[in-house]
Amino acid sequence: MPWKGEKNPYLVWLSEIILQQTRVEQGWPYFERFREKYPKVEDLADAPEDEVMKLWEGLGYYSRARNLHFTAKYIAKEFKGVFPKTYEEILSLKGVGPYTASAIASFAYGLPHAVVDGNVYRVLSRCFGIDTPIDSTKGKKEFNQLADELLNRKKPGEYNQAIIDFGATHCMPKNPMCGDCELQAICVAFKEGKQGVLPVKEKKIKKRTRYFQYLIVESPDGLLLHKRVEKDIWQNLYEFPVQETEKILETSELIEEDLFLALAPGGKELLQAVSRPFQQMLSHQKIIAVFWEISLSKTPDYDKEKYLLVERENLSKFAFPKIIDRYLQDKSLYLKMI
DNA sequence: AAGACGGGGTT
DNA sequence: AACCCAGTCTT
Repeated sequence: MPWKGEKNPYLVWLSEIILQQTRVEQGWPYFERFREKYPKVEDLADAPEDEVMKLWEGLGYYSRARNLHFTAKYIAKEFKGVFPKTYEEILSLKGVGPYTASAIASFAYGLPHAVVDGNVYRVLSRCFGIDTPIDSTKGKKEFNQLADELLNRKKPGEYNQAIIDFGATHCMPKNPMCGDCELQAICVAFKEGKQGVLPVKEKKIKKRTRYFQYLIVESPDGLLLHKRVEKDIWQNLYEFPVQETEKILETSELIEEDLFLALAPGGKELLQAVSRPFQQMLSHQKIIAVFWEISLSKTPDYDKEKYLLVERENLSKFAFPKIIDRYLQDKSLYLKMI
């Protein structure tokens, strides 16, 4: 990894936040861009939030970016830019949980705290043949205690790095490399052929489907955007004016919707084109979005609290959810005249 | 204790 | 389509 052996707590923190629930290959370029743009925690603290969100655009789990920015400001102000040095203080930072606190404490300061992430759960459950569900309170306790017992207290950072690397490159979820494994002789899962069932997870998530009707309201002055501030997905990202519906709509149904009535009082003749349905899977939701293009000769009377008027060439300055980014990327290919 | 929160790669 | 990823926060 590019940051292996990194001792700068700010950079360790930054990389660990980026890598939460994120593969190294996906997070790496983001880490490089953040490190380049914000070399020190004060640089991040001084940045406008929209800029941070834009840099995070496409990485997902956007609360990480909001908490990252919040914590940078907190460290800059309350700690004069000096990263806290005790496990308890690190753990108290917003966006930093047990895993990240242990990672920072051990990598940056050599403190004896064992990391327990997805890799560690996998390695330990297989090696010791533990079938306690890793997403249960009992399982978390059990694995944390075991990890703590196993930790090399002389070199906690190296130990933590090693077990994570081993899980990521050798003891993988599917088709682990058991034939070429140092732990074959002691691995319970190998002995009993349980690699495929360990680790055990008990909860499975169910997805709900949501339908978003996006209105691309364009006038000579620009087009309307909305910042998602409500407690929902994509908080603090931007989007077009949206109406959520129970299903995919026909044109005749769209023009009856409140949002359309409010922003396109001229009626359906203003409708220029409609996109194909775009689809995106989130961790708990399936999103289906349709984009309706509305062309106005004059900007409508819109709610200034809710929407902002943006010129077309400034669109790229805003951070959008992936599904909107995809629409913007190939919109010319999919728009259909009405 | 359970649910919510993104996006992408692998199988 | 299901699973998983260098997890955390809210309810």
